[in-house]
Formats: sequence, structure tokens, C-alpha cells
Amino acid sequence: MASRSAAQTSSTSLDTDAWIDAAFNALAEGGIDAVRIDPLAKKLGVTRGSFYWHFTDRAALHQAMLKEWRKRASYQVGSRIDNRTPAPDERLKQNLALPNSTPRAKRAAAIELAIRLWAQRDTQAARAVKHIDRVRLGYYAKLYGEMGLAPAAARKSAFLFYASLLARAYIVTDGETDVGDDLAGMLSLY
Amino acid sequence: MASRSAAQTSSTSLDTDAWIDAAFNALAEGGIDAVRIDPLAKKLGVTRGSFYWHFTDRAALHQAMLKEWRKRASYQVGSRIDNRTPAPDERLKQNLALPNSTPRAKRAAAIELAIRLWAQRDTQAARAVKHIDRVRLGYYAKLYGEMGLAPAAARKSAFLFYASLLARAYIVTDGETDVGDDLAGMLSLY
DNA sequence: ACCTGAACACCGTTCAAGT
DNA sequence: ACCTGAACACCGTTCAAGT
Repeated sequence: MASRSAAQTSSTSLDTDAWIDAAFNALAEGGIDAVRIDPLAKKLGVTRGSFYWHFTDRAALHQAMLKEWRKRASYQVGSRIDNRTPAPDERLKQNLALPNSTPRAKRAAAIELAIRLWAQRDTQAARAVKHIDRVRLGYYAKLYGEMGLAPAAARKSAFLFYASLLARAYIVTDGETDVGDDLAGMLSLY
Repeated sequence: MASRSAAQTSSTSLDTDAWIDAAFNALAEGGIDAVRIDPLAKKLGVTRGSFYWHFTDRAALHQAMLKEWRKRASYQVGSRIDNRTPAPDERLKQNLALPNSTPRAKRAAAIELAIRLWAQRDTQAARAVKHIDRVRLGYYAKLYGEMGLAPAAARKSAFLFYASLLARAYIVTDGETDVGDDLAGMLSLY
């Protein structure tokens, strides 16, 4: 990769990224097994055979997707919240208040859920999920630490906080049982 | 191949259940799209065509799986904990202490995760998940209510409790970040 | 009642051939 | 460099035919 010139890098990566982007759309809709070459090719307006110029096989596409997801998920930690909001409790509160019903948020949640299921049978996927979970838990624990909690308590609070975030994305509730944005008080965010 | 002279009702359900059971195994390993008729037939030692005697098509198998999962998941609520443990906080504690690393627990978690992903694109699956979530949240809220919490607080505590349970099944952690069985104190379980 | 076996359509993969 | 088009294997579905 390092041997390529700058001009060549962008010339081929554009089409490869188009494949990966279409693959994430399919992943969000139907899981990893819905990432099928023929439908992707039809959506991109090319034949199946052209796929094998960009990737050696389906597994190579999967690998590229995991690499991309790692990058995005890592980047989002902390940066979703405006950096001009330095107070840790404010940052956590804003994380809780992030809308999870927008198309973008729904797509991201579906992708992540699909990857977590995929991780149950794929070692590479499991490693990516493990890595991201550690990064996020570490970040939340750091914020709780800045709020004055001791390391052990900060880690426990971080776990509860992260669990709540995941649950709000995955649990299917109606209006009655959805406690919505009112969790802050229970998570030591006063 | 057991004798079926006793009850006529079980004459066909035995083979149908064999298909459903094999289908859950496939679901746990590879998601709903891995529930494929040909591999299932091979595992059951029959041809693909025989599937269509028991089910009209793949969708009918999916429907039967959801019905079965609803039944099992509903039955498990509350009954996993010995009924001779009537104290609500003890019941919640024991729920937290349930092993989630046994093959049985891992299989159940994989099945549920697969169904939650499936629910993102299938209305029937979404309804089943919604129903089970309501049943569970209601049960936990009832226990918190018995512990003296007001209805609103009980529902919030139930959500946090349920979120923790789900998270411990879905979050991929290593030894350092896994706070393990030490959540009881944070969930008002003293 | 329950299953086989052949038929057809759909998609993953390969590869020679095109531009 | 990037893609086509044909080929083959695999699996969902149908159905006439077997027991």
C-alpha cells in the first residue's frame, strides 16, 4: 500500500469504496449474509465479475468492512460530542440525548447489531467488536473518573452507561415502557 | 422413530419440531439467512423436497420459529429463578448471577441477538421482540415495586437492570473491562 | 402421511477475452 | 486498469411420482 503514489491511491479507492458503501447498506438491511455480490453488482450497475478485480473474494470484502467500521467507530468516540463541551457529565448527558431515531442513527445501530451477531461466528469480527467496546468503555470510565469517581467505580458506571446506550438502540419498546431520556439521574449524572 | 400410537397429535409435530430445532441451530450460528433448507435437509438426512410437506415455504418456517421463541422466552421469565425464592431482590440478584458462558446460555444469547437483528427488517420478528421485552421489563418492574420503589422509579430501575443483562450477553469484553457479577450494588440490590 | 428426484431460477466464483 | 460474458456449483421452490 505504501508503494502506491498519491494519484493512484485515490483513483482505485473510489470504486472500492463504492463497493464497501453498498455492502454496508446491505449489512444494515439483512446482516452479513445479505452482503451478496450479485445484488451489489446490480445496484452498482456492473456485472458480478467486476467485483473480483477489487476484491479476491467475499471474505476480502468482509475484512475491508471491518477495517472501515473500526475506523468510524473509533473516530466517533468522544468526537460525536462537541469538543467545546469539556465538562464530563455534560458530555455523557449529551451522549444519552443523541437522537437514535434518525435514519443515520438507525443505520449505524443496524450495522453495529449485525456486526455483533457476525462476531459470534467470526474471529475477525469478534476482535473488532472487542476493540471498539474497550475503547468506548475506557472513554466513559475516563469521564466518570474526571467526575471524581475512583477507578473501580468509574469502570462500573461506564459499563452501566454503555449498557444503557446499547439497550436503547436494541430493545424494542413502545411508549409506555420506554424510559427515554430520563436515565441521566440514575447514572450519577446530576 | 418413537412409537406414535398413543397420541395422534404428536404424529407430525415430531418431525416438524426436528426441522425447527435444526433451524434454531442454524440461526444461532449464522443468523436468519443461514436458516437454509438444503443444509437443514442434509443434516436431517432427507431431501430438500421433503421440507415442503411440513412447511409451505421458508417464511412458514420463520413464523414457526418466532412462535416457538415467544413461547420459550415468555416461559423463562420468572421461572428461571426458583419459585421458592420469593424475595424480589434475591430474584434479581440470581438473574444477574446466572451463568452466561455455558453452551446453553451462549446458544440462547446468539439466537436472541439474531432475532433482534432480524427484527430490524421483519415486522413479525419485531413484534415478537417487542412483546418479550415488554414482558421482561414488566416483570422486573414488578419486582422493584415489591422492593418499595414507586412505579416510575421501578420502571427506570427495570430498564437499567434489563440493559445490564443484555449488555453482559452482547458486549465483548476481556478480563479488565468486564465488571462481571459486581453490578448488584449499582442496581439498588443491597 | 411423508418422501424422492428431476426441473428451473438465483447467486458465488473463475477465467478468457475485451477496452 | 477495469470490466464483460460465459461457465459451473449451490440452494429455494415446484411437482409428479413413489411408498
